[in-house]
Parts: sequence; C-alpha cells; structure tokens
Amino acid sequence: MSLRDAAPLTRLVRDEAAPLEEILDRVSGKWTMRILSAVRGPRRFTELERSLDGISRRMLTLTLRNLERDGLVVRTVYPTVPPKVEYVLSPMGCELLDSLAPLTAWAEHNLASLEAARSAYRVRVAA
Amino acid sequence: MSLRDAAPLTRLVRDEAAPLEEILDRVSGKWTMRILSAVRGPRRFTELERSLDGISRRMLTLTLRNLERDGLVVRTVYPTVPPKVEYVLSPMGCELLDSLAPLTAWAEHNLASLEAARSAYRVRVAA
DNA sequence: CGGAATCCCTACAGATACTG
DNA sequence: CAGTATCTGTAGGGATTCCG
Repeated sequence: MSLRDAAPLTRLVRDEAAPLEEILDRVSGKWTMRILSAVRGPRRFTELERSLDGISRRMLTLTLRNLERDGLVVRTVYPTVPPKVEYVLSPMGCELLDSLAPLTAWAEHNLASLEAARSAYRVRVAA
Repeated sequence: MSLRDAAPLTRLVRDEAAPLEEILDRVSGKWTMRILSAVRGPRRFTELERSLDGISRRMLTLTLRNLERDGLVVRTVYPTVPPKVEYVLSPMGCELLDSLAPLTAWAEHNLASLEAARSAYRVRVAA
C-alpha cells in the first residue's frame, strides 16, 4: 500500500521554500481535486463512487484516506445497519479549495494559449 | 520518452471543469515548480543545474522541454562556441506563478496543521 | 556547454474478487 | 453499504554514458 504510508522522509530533509511543492504533491493525485470538489457538501461513499466517473473503489478509498489523514476531509461513521459513512470538507480543506480559485481562473483563461503553444511547438520540431 | 509525448488523449475526452486538473497535472512534476521559480530571471542550463540541488541533467532537460512546449518558458539559443542557451519565464508563465500566491500562502499557514492532523491520525489508527 | 540515448526501479493507478 | 486484498501495467524519475 504505497499511498497509505506515503509520508516521505525525504520531504522533511528538503530545502526551504518547499511548502508549495509539498501541497502540490498532495493535491496532484489523479482523483484528489475531483473528490475535494465533490465533498463540499456531505457525501456518502457510494454517492461519491457514482458521481466520480470512472473511479475505482480502491482509488476512492485510498484518496479519501489520505485526505482524511491530512485533515482536509472529515469522515463520520454512523454505526447503523447497513453501515453509513459520510465525508465532508473540513474548514482547512475548504480554505484550500478557495485558495485555488486564482489558479482555476488562470487555467480557464490560458488553456487555449497552452494548446496553441503546443501545436506551434510541434510544428517547430517537425522543421 | 514518455514525458515528451505526454499529450494525453484521455484528457481531451474528459469531463467539463477539467482545466484546473489539467494545469495541476502539468505543474505537479517533481521539478516543475522549482524550475519555474528559478527562471524568473534568465538562466543558463548549467546555472540551473547547479542551483537546483539534486536534479539530474535528464530531468532538467525534460522538464524545461515541457515548459517550453507549453509556452511557459522561453528558450533562447546563442549560436556561439561554446554554445549558450538561456531560459526565462514567459509572460504566461509569470502569471501562472503569480496565481499560485494564495496557494503558497495557504501552504505556509497550514503545513503545521497538516502535520498535526497526520500525527493525530497515526495515533487514532494505532488504537 | 548543453544536451540525447539507454537502463532500471518504484509508486500510482486500474481490474478483479472477497468481506463485516 | 463500505470497504479490503491481490495482481499487474505503466509512466515518472534517477544514474550513467556518449555526442556536436
């Protein structure tokens, strides 16, 4: 289970201005952002599984565990039969999501330019 | 060379609000952010290699290529002997870096809480 | 000086099957 | 319902060597 004990010792020994990279690493998983967006309101496991198109049970579990472990998502178990588990964004996770707004805006404004740059690059390389 | 032709066909077919994830994927490489920060001013290849502690020639080349290809970094070759190549942030790349400021702030303010959450989690799991 | 080519290892992630 | 267990593929990244 590589994702579970991913607490990288190397990280701790790294350079000064690392906090941004540290966060980017945590947030860069394939499903992390999608899940964070999905749990703005309380969601159940199966509910998430259905709303996140193409995710496997495994990845949903692992990603949720990491988010919970980092205190970005709160997991609540209702000891009923059948079991019921709810996930919801923590205040810290909410702030994180908010702090990504400018980046999202940049992404929306520049994705086209980015694609254009890539096409131009391909042409240049072909020459 | 997997990093070179990483233009993921799957990305294009994906869901609606993908631009953020698209950007996160591009920026999430181990060296990407460090390099972006390093080329705020014009830097030569060897200069970068020395300032980025622990990077291999290979990863420096590959990451710079991707950044150049996406139009985030401009590469200038001076046809002298010995050869001289300079890399510098493009305007678009500069805006990208700026849009990351809130996230950086969040990271600095919350890294401690994040570590705390992880410790608490370990304790809870042990029980 | 500024790369490109090659080999290799590991972590992320998918598919499938089983369980309290 | 909400997971866990196992097997496997693949791409990111490190180390090393060679080249214009």
